[in-house]
Amino acid sequence: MTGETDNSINEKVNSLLFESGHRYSTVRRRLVSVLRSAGKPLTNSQIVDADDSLVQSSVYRNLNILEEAGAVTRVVTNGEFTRYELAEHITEHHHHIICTSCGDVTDFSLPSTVEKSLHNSLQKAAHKSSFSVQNHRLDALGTCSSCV
Amino acid sequence: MTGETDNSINEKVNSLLFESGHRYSTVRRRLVSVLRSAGKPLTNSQIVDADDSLVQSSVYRNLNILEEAGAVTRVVTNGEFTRYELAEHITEHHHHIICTSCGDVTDFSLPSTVEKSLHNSLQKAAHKSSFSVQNHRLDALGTCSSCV
DNA sequence: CTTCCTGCAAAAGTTTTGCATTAAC
DNA sequence: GTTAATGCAAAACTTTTGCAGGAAG
Repeated sequence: MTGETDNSINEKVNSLLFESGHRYSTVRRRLVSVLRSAGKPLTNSQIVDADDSLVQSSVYRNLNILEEAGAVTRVVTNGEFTRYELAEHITEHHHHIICTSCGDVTDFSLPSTVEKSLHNSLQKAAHKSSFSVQNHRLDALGTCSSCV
Repeated sequence: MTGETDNSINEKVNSLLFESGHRYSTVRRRLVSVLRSAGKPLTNSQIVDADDSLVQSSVYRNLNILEEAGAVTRVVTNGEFTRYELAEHITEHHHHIICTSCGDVTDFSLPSTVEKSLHNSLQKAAHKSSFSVQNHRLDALGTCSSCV
């Protein structure tokens, strides 16, 4: 899915947690492993379903810690549930196709030329509103093949 | 804010509600009026604050009905609360700058050239994943001038 | 051992719903 | 008059938190 190996991901997450004063515990390793192999943003209950040893409240708690450490990113869709994925500096910059029917999410990337003109336009637009833009979020909304 | 008059907005909302078997009641008119004059997406409590005659549960209920009718759109940010705004075909296509600190949202637009190349790239990317894309959502994430 | 982490259960916060009353047509 | 909409209170659901026991270094 990405060029990153499990080892290099674990090393990065370990550093990030250490820098923020946390341990890379067994539960956190399992969490990262589930997100890594899913390759798309998951809800809390999808994570628990994917690994029965995980407990709902611990997943919520550790996703928050991993987010603060910069290892995972909160992804909001149109649905009721918040989803999480590995942070982009651990994987790579990408966008989401969101199914407005079932809420499922798939990753995709844009040509770098489009990314660049987008970035430039955003800087200009933000400047007008005296916002400082850190990054952007682009989602395609539609219907997935199972929901047609 | 847009070229639309209050009258033309009300006519459109009235049609949309009528087509979906609902009435354009007083509460719904007030709701539309609050969203119209805000010119940016509002949370349920921001709406209630803006018009004391409105009641929390009725606002939730009517926002859902207006959304089903296609008159308003649900806007998800990084914050806890769902926000709503008038649908784009009632106002105009635009994007959001979201303050990751306070959650506030401001509208902005992109040059149509950028919009077009974006649209084309999305179609291509979606095609690969056998998704049918209806529209897109582009948000700039950053810090607003009050939160610096 | 000392500190952090986990799991369970209970709480908090947002959104939805049931029902009797009121408004719209 | 008949049907739909409203307000209140209670419920449902997602997410957070307190605390006692367990794991990690």
